Amino acid sequence: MTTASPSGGPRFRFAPSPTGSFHVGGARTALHNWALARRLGGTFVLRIEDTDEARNRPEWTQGIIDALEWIGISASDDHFEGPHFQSANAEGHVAAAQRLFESGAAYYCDLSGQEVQDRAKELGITGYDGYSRDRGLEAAPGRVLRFRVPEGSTIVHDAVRGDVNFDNDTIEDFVLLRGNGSPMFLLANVVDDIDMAITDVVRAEEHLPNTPKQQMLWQALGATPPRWAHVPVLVNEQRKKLSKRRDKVALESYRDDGILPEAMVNYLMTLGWTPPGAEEAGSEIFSWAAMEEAFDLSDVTLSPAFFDIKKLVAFNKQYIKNMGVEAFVAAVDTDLPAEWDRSRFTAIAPHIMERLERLGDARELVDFLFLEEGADPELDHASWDKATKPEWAPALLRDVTETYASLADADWNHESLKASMESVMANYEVKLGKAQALPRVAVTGRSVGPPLFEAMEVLGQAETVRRLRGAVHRVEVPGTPE
RNA sequence: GCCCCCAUCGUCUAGUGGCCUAGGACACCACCCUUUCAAGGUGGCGGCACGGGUUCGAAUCCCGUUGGGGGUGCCA
Repeated sequence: MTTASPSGGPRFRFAPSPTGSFHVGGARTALHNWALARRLGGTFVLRIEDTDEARNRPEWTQGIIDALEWIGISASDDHFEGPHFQSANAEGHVAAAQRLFESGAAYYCDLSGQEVQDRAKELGITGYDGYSRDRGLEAAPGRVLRFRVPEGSTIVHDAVRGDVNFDNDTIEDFVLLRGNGSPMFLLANVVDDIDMAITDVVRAEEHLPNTPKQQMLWQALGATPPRWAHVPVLVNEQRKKLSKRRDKVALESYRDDGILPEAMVNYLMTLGWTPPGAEEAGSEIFSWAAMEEAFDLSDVTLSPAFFDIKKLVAFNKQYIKNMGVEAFVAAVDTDLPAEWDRSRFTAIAPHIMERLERLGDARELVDFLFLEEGADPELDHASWDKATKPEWAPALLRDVTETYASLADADWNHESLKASMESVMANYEVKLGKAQALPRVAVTGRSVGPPLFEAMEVLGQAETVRRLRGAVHRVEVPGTPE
């Protein structure tokens, strides 16, 4: 197994257990580890914690790698190492346990879970009381190996929270090997970290209570414990830890919703951390390069942060607006029907980019431009009723229609379309905002959408005029089916 | 129950004893701009959980209370 970074830099690790989806909280700690590994010239080790065989599937691993790739943690980057699999080191885990037993740091116990509970109840305590500590039991089926927690106290030096002191009296002699001989997570985790020469463990705060146990294990195994860092958990609106059951936590689901990875990364990184000097910037939008350079564990906030989708979407909107037409068209491509004319879409793209919260919203905003020959857009009746209401509206519509119909080919562009509209509306003494309302509904079917003249330019004269004439007919002949 | 962590606008945060009349961002509201909707501009609303100390001076330090969170498995 690998033991050091080629560069000799610090070794971080990200150790997810493979389950169906990739948790946004996991994404955040992965990002923290990644930023640090790269900035410090170290290594990001990916280790799949696949010990719990019952709930694992091989394809989950690929899911993790894909998700990491999506947020910019590339397996082909020099700072990336792995994936390693915890299951591959099962022998090492057991061997370590054996060493612990031989050195007296661990001992066997034949009490069942139920018996431990009964004893605790009888003694009026909680947990395991150390019943078998000095009974000198040997290994045997059904017996668990427990760690002999030493006297005293354990201080965890944490890079985000400072020193945390645990009184060893409050830590029971925890299980290392199950009755069937298989290693527990805590043991496997530590053994792997030691074997992989991990120097820095950066993970979510929920692991903090486990840390003194792990630190004792490192020491009992003759290794120097890593630097620890526990970042606060992400919570939902009820301030509870984000849970798979109740909350939308799958990174993939945000990707499918049309959240840009850059927006997700920016949001996740600035959740509980602000780059120094950010206030002067007046914005919370930062490039990965800037965040990677500035990220430091000592600047991470101490309290749990609410994962606010509204703010995520706000970030996303910013990123879509600024992404560049070409990249935008490429990004939405898979959301668009295959038969849509891409060059036509590219023409309207600049006008919709600053109106989108999510990539997926693009389609319905411009669908009226991609109907079959001679088909009318679906009409929003409320908008139609409202737009036809003013007395001058039908007449203005008729005039605009005929003006547009008589426009020369060369003049079919948004400037002259606007100018023509303006000269017509002057006769009715209405402003452009109102004048464009009915033509808009006539052409797009709705009252909101991309800028009208630009849209009509893209739609083309023949189709635009056809739709306008249809609308003229509809207002003039009451009862015409819409 | 026990252990551990935490506590600034609705949310994410800046703030490490005087620059704080507490700053920014998101959200919300108003106005301006405007080709609808957006975007953009300007302004507004809104917070140091509470009580004691320490100090000339406390959002910042200490203690307590309250509140929230995490953990407490032969899960990971």
